[in-house]
Amino acid sequence: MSPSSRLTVAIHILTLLAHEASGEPVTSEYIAGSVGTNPVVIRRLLAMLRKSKLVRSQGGPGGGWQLVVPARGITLRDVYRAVESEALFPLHASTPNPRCPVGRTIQAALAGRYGEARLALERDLERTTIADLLQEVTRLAR
Amino acid sequence: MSPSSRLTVAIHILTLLAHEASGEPVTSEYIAGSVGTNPVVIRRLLAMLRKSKLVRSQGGPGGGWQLVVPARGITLRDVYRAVESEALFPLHASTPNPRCPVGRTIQAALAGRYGEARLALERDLERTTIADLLQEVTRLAR
DNA sequence: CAACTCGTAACAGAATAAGTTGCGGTTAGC
DNA sequence: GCTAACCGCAACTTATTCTGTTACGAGTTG
Repeated sequence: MSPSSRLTVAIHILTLLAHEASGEPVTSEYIAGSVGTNPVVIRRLLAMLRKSKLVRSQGGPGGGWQLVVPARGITLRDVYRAVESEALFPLHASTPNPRCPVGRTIQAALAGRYGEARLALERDLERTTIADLLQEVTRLAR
Repeated sequence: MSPSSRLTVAIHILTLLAHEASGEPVTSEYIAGSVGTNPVVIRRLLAMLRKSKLVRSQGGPGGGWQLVVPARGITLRDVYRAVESEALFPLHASTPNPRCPVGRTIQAALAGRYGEARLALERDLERTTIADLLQEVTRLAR
């Protein structure tokens, strides 16, 4: 799996928004300063999070980003679904041989197993909320 | 996660070896014919599976590959560990800002959660063996 | 010794991710 | 209305990874 760090950065963003939840919107440039990257990278991820109705944006001076859902109501599974659309385990790059009994059927057999594995992963991610992480982060930063 | 199809192909290989378990070694070229790829790709994966003591190879005419462990004793977790060494969810590409309370601690907070998520995934993969898949494949191919 | 098979390095091409620049659109406040 | 501060988004570059391919040496069988 050549996963990406999208999930990590998205969680970072949401935790930061929960941390700075003073009512004031937070700019993508400020978030980028905490993450250590370019504001456009942050805005790309925020756009995905907005599509899942987790955050909202506002333009103009004093604008920026805010949580729509309270941190206690956002699980890591929500974030995972918002930013990782691809399959957990991709099937073959090239089609297996349809004249081989194994090649002809292995993908169908694997699809079900992979689906269960993804569910198991998501069930675990569901156990943690952004509020949990914020609490852990403030404990560690003390 | 930019995962790869390594797990899928490795499972395919092992299922095929279990299917052709007539005592005769199976060549990487034959396996490649079932998977639909190049023999070198197959040998690369087989080398990883051998490192985990799941298969053995033999050179020369009549040579090829065989299972070392019976199909009932190989779980998808074993295969996963053999071929997917990287982290399930990578951390930040660039280091977060150490002067930010969130940036300074988020990676430590996430490491534990990611570890649990990986365990949950592996526990699920452990439920299925190559023998299970072979049975499913022969049922589908009927 | 001849055919066969693995072992592995080296390279090419494609896909993906991360980072960057640029610019248009919108908003707040003077 | 003008200006400054933001977002929105397309386009491009660069780095990395994955897949596929060629090539060739080493070992084995008969």
